[in-house]
Amino acid sequence: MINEFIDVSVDCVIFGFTDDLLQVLLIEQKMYGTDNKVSKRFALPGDLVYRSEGLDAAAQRVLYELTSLKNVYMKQLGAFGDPDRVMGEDDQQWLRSIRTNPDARVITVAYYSLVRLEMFDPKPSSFAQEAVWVPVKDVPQLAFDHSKILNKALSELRDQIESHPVSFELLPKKFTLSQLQQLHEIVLDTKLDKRNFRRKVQKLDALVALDEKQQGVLHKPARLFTYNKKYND
Amino acid sequence: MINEFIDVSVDCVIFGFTDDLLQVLLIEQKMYGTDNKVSKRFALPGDLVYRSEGLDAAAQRVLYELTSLKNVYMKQLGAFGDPDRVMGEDDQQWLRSIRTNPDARVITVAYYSLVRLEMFDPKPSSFAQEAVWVPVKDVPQLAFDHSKILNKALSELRDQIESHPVSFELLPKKFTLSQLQQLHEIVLDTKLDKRNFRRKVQKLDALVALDEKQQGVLHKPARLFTYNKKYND
DNA sequence: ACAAAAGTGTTGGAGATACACCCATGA
DNA sequence: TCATGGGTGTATCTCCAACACTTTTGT
Repeated sequence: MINEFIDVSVDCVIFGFTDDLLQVLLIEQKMYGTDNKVSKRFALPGDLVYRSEGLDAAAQRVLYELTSLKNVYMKQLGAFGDPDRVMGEDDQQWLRSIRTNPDARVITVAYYSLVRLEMFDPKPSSFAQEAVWVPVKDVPQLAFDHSKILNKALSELRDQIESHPVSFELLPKKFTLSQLQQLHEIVLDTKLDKRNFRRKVQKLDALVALDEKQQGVLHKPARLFTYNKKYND
Repeated sequence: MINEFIDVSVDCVIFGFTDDLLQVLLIEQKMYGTDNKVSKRFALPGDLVYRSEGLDAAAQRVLYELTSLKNVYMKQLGAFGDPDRVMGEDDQQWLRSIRTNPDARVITVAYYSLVRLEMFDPKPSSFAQEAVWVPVKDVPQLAFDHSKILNKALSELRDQIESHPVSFELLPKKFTLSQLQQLHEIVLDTKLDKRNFRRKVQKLDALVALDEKQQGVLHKPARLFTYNKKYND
């Protein structure tokens, strides 16, 4: 059956960072071939958009179903709509196993975000899918055109964090400047000078120094900062 | 009839510049109300995406049908998908007059571009629509969410021209630095210092000085420049 | 010779970079 | 008292902004 319509999906590139590593949340797709072999591959989390659902809302839903996280700031990356972006043999096989219209043209709207890893464990979704964190440097070839989407997301993330140094749900409400610097170093994959970094971010209105210090650390406790939500564009 | 599917359209924000004015290509929609009154409003040129057509290709097609221009560099602006973005009363009335599924949810992928006006006259399309150039400063409220799209396109265009000063199909193959400066001034709606501007752009690899001068002008002829296509990202 | 736009340098300020030592705390 | 990260200032350089006159051509 040829479907006259075009399906619309969202795909989410969720970057997570720990103290020393930038990771991305991927779905492991297990396919059971006719020869009884199980093949695996990774894809970005995503789903079709419901008919009465906004695109941003759909992205939020996908993330929530996977991780129980709500209200994570996500930025739209753009639409990906090559007619044959889901027409690889593996792609078709996978879609036949989960979609009512596996041969539909599908365009996807991609979103990206950055979250602290310690905030949560991703929990397996209700599908035969497992959500796993994979270090960005170790990501293999992905399903569909998802490698392309991931690459674009990574470069947008870097642009974003350089031009708007305080964005995303990226730190605890209260954080130290060293933590913020570490985040930048992990995302940009570079080392930054401590004094220059501090001078730069402390000029930003988005950063607010608190009259409060770190506790329970085995060294001089650092001053805590927070940020004005209104500057998170 | 409730349509299960989501329609996908493209909308194009085509900026055109003359020597002293930035304009945008709009479609005049004429609606014949039940009371025999004709109401008019403007919208961005756009159309539904064909099932086997890429998004970029659809945008090119829309532009071509309207203006006979081909191979114009267009940049994707993003997807706009509020569930009710076409649900205004006027919007519905219009859609009923041209669509087979007027009540379908429709998301649109927006593109923008910048062209020289003297390259062409837009020709009226085959629909009951007229394409007109409207100075950006005089654009009225548009149909659907098109005002929002236009605003975003304008700010992206400005970002783009500032960070990548030589982009788009924006000048003759050969041009003078004064022409390039004029373009920047019109787009950014500002005056620029001649010496600073020239110093800045001449540092760019994208610009190539030719051993050739303007002809037929009634003053000192200016040196001509061209640009490396490969820097047009 | 005149009109009209082309072309060209210098200075001052702001922001980025490079770099090394003392401080406050908990164990 | 020691180990650990926290916190700070200065010199240099590069980049950007402001500013006015001479040159070349066509008429």
